[in-house]
Amino acid sequence: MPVADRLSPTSYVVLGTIALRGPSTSYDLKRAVGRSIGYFWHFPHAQLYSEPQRLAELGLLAAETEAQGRRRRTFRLTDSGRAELKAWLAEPTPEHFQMRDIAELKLFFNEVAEPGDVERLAREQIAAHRERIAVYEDMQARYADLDAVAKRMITLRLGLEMEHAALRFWTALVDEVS
Amino acid sequence: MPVADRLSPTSYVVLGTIALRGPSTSYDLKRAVGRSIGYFWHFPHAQLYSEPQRLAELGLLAAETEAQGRRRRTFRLTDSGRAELKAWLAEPTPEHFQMRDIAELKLFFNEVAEPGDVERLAREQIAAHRERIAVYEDMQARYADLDAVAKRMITLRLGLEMEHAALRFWTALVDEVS
DNA sequence: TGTCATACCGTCCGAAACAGACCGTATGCG
DNA sequence: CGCATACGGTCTGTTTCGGACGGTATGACA
Repeated sequence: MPVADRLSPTSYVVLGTIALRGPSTSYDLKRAVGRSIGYFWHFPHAQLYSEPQRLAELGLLAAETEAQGRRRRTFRLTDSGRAELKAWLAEPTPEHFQMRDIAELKLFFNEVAEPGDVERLAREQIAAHRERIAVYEDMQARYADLDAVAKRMITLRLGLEMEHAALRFWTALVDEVS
Repeated sequence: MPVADRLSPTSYVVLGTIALRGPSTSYDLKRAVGRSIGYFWHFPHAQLYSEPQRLAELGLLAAETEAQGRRRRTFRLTDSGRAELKAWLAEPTPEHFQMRDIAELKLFFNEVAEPGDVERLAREQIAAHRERIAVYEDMQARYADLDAVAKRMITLRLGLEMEHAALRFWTALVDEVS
């Protein structure tokens, strides 16, 4: 079985992050992911401890145990790790967009569950809309912070785009209904 | 432990769908979900067989076994099931927007991994962009179908919105880079 | 100087979710 | 009749998920 078959998106997040930031401990990864990809894609941190191990066994990472103090391992990319990452980046992406948004789920059931009750529906929409705005403003606040640090983080920009799109959508829907 | 603590988003998908469509078998759910929420939120169908069971044990659904033919169970909402659903719909939504998009992950690592290599980056972007368009057109095609059947499915419209937003984003990025 | 609080760093575990192989049963059709 | 295809459902092994838990530095403050 080729190595690539044993790799998940999480694996590539680890490989990619180490490629970006150089040799890292699991804790480094945890923080790095939390400040970048974590904004739109949640990883339980436990995975960032187990996954590098797995990747090391597959020969894609090399572990160096630091002698001093706490036992912690620094992982760096091996050549085959880098090759694997490059191959993945080069190949076309068959998977397709997925998102999970609880607020939307609620809206969906609200909308169709009681189609006659327009009054109530409108109120629900508006509430959802308000929430969206809050989320979005919260995100913008975080942006201001981050902008100072890393100007062109496309990940975050896309996230913001998506929030905007969702916001516009809810707004239009509220107008339509009210 | 309150019942609500034992419920996941999947649970509410089941409850909500049954609320919408009336008493349903697991297979009904499978089809209904496939044609609505499934477009942007993937559920392995096996869950739509096990989850109603669990909900029945929690007293939120009632199961009726049909005597004739294949053994299949029809589930309907109990009063407490409906109450639970309503409570969930009414409460504010703390969770926050999440999405998983492999293409974006790739872009992210490409962008930052080799910041000097603009030429190559541009090519990668454009390829990603092309792919986006394909995905989006595919989605539009499906829409045309669906529109005839269910005109105002906000779920699908939002999905389309999101695809548009992503598309615009990649396009802008390509322009910026080239 | 002790002790307390608060990061920091990491492990572990039970419960879900996940992917998808697999398996019967109808139904149509050449 | 023989075959293909859709229908309806089960089962299993693996990952992921959340989050509780437990140590260890560090600094603040009495």
